[in-house]
Amino acid sequence: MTAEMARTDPGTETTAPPRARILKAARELFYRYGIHAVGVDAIAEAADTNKTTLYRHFESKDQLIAECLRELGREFEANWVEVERAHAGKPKDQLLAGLRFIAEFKLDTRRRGCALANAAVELPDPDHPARRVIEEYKSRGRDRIVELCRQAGLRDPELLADELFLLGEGARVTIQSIGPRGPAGRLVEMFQTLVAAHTPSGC
Amino acid sequence: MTAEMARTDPGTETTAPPRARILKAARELFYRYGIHAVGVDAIAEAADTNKTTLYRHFESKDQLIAECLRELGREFEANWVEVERAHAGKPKDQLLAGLRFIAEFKLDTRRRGCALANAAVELPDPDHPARRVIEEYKSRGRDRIVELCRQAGLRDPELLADELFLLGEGARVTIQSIGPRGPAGRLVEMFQTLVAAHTPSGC
DNA sequence: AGTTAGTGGTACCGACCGGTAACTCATGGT
DNA sequence: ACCATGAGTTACCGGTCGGTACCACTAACT
Repeated sequence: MTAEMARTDPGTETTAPPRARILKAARELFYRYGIHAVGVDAIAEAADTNKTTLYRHFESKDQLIAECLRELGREFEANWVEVERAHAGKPKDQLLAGLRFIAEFKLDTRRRGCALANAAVELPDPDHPARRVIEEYKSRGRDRIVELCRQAGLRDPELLADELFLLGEGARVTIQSIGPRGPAGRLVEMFQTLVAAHTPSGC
Repeated sequence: MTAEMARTDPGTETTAPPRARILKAARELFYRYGIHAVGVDAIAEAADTNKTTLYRHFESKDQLIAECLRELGREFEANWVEVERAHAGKPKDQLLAGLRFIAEFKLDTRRRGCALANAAVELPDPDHPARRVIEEYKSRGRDRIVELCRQAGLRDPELLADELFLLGEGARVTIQSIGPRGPAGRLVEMFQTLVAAHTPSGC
């Protein structure tokens, strides 16, 4: 019953379980080539398994897509709370560090922008299971910035947060058409000047 | 030889020529459902014609995609120069009117953001014929804003232009995940405050 | 030993994909 | 009357799509 939980010690993990391999492969391929451009056969092959096993863990490709985005959202949130914890008690530092984290993590790794936003483009159907995931995490990300701006005592916290949020989103999408040396390269600079412009005269 | 040019008088145009109908249908379907999600059969049917005629005018689906984006870019530029002409000689008014035009034209019509940016997401292959079109028009759009900021005598024209550009792009993509009542709703407001912040004390 | 669960392999399904061939029909210019 | 042009119709091609059926295998627990 609980015997499987004893398998959590690292070092024994020669190969990841198929479900994890499939998710990893799917995320990678979806991100690089686009969701519609990647077939389930390619995912299964990249995960060193086959379609049968894939469909034993995910009831459809659409559900697999949704699960990929859910996992991505969880990871992103985990990173974010870690950044917040590193600057506990100082909301402004939390905000700036979080923004820098966004600028680096999302822009530097690859040139394809935010996977959640990309998925939103490829999945216009409002009934698609992945859409709930996308909207949830994007809304949560925006709310978090609003709250941080408010806690930091900045003027016009909502407007500022929206500006910061839109700048980040714009950078992610601009990278794909103009490239990382375009406007997006100055993202951190923009963040800082914008926050400074909303900082009360006290400090 | 030049007889075909005499057919330009309006009123006789009962039905648009097939090529125009195909382009219109393709643009509509690509925008609504995504490029990969729309087949050539659907395009031909929506254009009240058939695949054979489609392939007489476009050598492949990829070329049709590229031509759609080219047409869209031309229309956008035409609208832009019209805005510029309406405020000739006053660069700052040109800039503000252009920004308002972007905010309205691109955000209000439908909820799917910028078609060029969406296409960039769906076509990661750098060799795709449509990528040249996308990068060209996006770069040109950004350069135009930079030039206008400079002509308007605003401080830090390049940085300001990049911020404005990113805000616009961010709004286009955010609409798809959070909706038009989210951050994007305040786009015009953001534009104005940002321009004001870069306006020299003279005015 | 026996059983059970989970994994892998192969073949297959119907549907649809982008793209083509062959043919008909309505023009319209000469 | 002629023929060239372009549009429409039907049928088809090979390939790939998401998804499934069936069977062989291995490991773990009893």
